[in-house]
Amino acid sequence: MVQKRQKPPAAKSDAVEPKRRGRPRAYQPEIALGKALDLFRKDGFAATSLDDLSAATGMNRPSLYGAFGDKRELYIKSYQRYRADARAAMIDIFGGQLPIRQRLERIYAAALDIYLSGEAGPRGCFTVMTAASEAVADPDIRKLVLEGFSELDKAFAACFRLAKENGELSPSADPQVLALLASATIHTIAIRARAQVPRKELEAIVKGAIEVMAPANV
Amino acid sequence: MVQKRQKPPAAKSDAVEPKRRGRPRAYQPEIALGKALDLFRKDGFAATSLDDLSAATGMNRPSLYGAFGDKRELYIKSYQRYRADARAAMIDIFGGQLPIRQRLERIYAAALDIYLSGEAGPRGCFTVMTAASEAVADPDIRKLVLEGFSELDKAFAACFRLAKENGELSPSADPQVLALLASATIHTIAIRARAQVPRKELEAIVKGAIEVMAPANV
DNA sequence: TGATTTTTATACTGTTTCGCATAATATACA
DNA sequence: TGTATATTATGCGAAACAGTATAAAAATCA
Repeated sequence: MVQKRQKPPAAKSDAVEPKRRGRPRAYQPEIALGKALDLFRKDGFAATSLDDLSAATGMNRPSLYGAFGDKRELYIKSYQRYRADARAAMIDIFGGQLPIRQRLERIYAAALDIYLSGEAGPRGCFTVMTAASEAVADPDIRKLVLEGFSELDKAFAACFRLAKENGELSPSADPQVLALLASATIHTIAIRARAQVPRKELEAIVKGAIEVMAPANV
Repeated sequence: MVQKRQKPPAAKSDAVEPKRRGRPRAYQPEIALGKALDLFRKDGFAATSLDDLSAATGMNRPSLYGAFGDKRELYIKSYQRYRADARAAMIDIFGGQLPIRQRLERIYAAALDIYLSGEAGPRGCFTVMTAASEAVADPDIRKLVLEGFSELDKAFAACFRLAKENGELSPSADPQVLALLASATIHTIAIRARAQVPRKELEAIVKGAIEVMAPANV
């Protein structure tokens, strides 16, 4: 069988642009999605209009629809992007081999970086914000949020299990229970951050929580 | 000086209707405010329209404005009503003399009752929801929310201080730190409740947290 | 009974909202 | 060079929105 046209072997490299057919896009989807995420994090779903999103992304509305679907789909994609970003920022710390106390310190420091960033006030944790708002009435979004909670709970549990095996925790310590307390600490600093509690205070909360979860004197 | 008209001595009793002058109100302010609070707790500020509020309260829009001011003022009054209700539900337990573990159990049970109520899905903690949304951009609302956090932190701290004095806690226990962990536990169950985590799971979180904060064996 | 007062009921205004229809534009392909 | 394709740009349209103006209704007071 004769090949009419040779399809150039798709290079695995990300940088390769596959030469699309019509008028080229005036936007970069990843960047635009990041801008949409910023807006949703700042104002929430209901208070963010498509005009706001259009202005922030530099895409006009038809382009937004073409690229991401309607407002709800864009919200969901923004949330998934947030999760991917947060995971990327955390995975090295969770997967590393630091002593439990240092590891917790690093985790909470990274979390505070995420929650306190934002030019127009601290943006908090998008999972928590979404749980409080859209997750109530929207089953698909709720499922994602529950996944988010579970992912964090499990990551903390793995940390505490490992620490217990290493003799860093009391033999009576329950990794599962400690993991839920660690998540609770995440949630409380996320919420307080959103209400503009200063970083110093949040760090004090973290410090106290670590002292209870993983006391210094074995 | 001659009194033109004698003003009847205002009876102290609440039940006394002071015989108002014009057309009588067709609504009861306290009941209407409760309905507004229900709506705001369900959908949040931005997603609740004045039409919704008008339908829920049975008041038409001009009456709503006359009684409570604009939407923002109504939200603030609803939030203050929520705080008053929550305080009323908790004050006896916080002020009582139960052993610390039983006291914590009662507090969290009462909190779960508040967070899980609601016909159209669990309504969560209005302080947490408001912190996540309106508190960011509105200084007045933010102040109220910070008050709410502080009030709970202090109430927990008083509990743990008393328990320590009674020898119910380890001498090394820090009531302040434990109070913040107790608040964190409140926050995590409030958020998870909103995402429809079942009561059993939330109760398990509470149980584990109590075990860490106030261990059974002194 | 008639005037005053207070609330309710209706409807209006101007703005904002979401989603889409249509036309212009810029590229690849033949 | 002309055609097909994919995107952008403009703007329409119906609905929802917050807030208010105006008139009707229901009470007290004289």
